Amino acid sequence: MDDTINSILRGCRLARDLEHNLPNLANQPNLLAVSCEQIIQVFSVIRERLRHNPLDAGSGRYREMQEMRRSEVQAGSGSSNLEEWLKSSGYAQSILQQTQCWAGTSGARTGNTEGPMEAMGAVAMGEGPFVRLGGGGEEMQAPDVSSDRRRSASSSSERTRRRNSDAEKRTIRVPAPRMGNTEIPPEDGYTWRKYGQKEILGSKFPRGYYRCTHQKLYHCPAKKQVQRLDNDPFTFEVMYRGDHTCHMSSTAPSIPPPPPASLDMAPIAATQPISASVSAPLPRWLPVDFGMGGASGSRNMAVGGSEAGPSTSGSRRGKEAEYPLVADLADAMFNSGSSSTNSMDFIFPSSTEDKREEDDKKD
DNA sequence: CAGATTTGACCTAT
DNA sequence: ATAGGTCAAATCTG
Repeated sequence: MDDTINSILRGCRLARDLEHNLPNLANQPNLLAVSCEQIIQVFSVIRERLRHNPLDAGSGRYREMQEMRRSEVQAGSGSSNLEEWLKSSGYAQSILQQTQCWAGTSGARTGNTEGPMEAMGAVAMGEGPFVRLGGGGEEMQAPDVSSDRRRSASSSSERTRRRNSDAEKRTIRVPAPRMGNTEIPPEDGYTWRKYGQKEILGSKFPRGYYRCTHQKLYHCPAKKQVQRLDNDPFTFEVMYRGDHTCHMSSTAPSIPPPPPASLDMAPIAATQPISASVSAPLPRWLPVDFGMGGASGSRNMAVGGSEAGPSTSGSRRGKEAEYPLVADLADAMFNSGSSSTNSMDFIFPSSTEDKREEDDKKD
């Protein structure tokens, strides 16, 4: 059993090494991929081993670790290496975001999500409305010819535009890249479609309104608002509303895992230019290839250039991207309760699944 | 051509 | 009355 513990420690070491080398590896996707793969392999082996041979709490090494942990807690740092890595690296933020969303529809995915947002580094905000700071210069534009058409279109309809103020809101702050295209709103692992943008009174920056790309297909109610902070243009305030039902719902058609992968990597994002759009699954610095599916790695992730706030233009994709989720990756690493017989299958969905996804979309 | 973004108008909560 | 949220036609892009 000590063998297994050693393996776990080795995996943790690998993860820690990866963390330390991240700044250097950020521009070397291949090396990153190799490192990730190593870590995945180590933990996969461990998981298999644990399935057939659960940890014996009485074993020497296990007890040793418990002792270690206890002393850590006493010393004020109650986190394991891996936890620490997750927390410090910013993975946790996005993972948590995701699990938070998932929690609403199903707890099956990650099992337990521990700790509140704050504990993971994200700044959870209150649910109340934002403070209004007095008026700001708004620019009014002369109405154009199209206004007539619009008026007639909406006056006849009896659509209900109810502001779901009672819907659950989760607000977090995410650092924006300080270099490169800083217009890009934070990547959070989901695919969003922008449906509006508005100048907000007292705010220098417009607020972007996004809804889940799958809203129509799966009636996914998830929405988010992205706005730069007035006093810190390098920070986005992202308010999420509604839970994603587009991936776990048992009523939904056979669908792929949650689109895209959330590699928020806040600390990195703050220093590395990322070119991923809102809906891009992964930042460019990590075009995970892993030697699978080859061609997908070359998907174009052009940066959208828009003067008006956090736009996502340039994110046009014919279909959703199929990069593996890092959250999923973490999930696969830690969630030994997965029903999948092969964790790697989960991390790297087979091409047949991709195909099914396409088929589903055709319907 | 399909799907995403833009943007002025409309609707609703406050 | 007004600010904020949403709609939807026009436009853009691959």
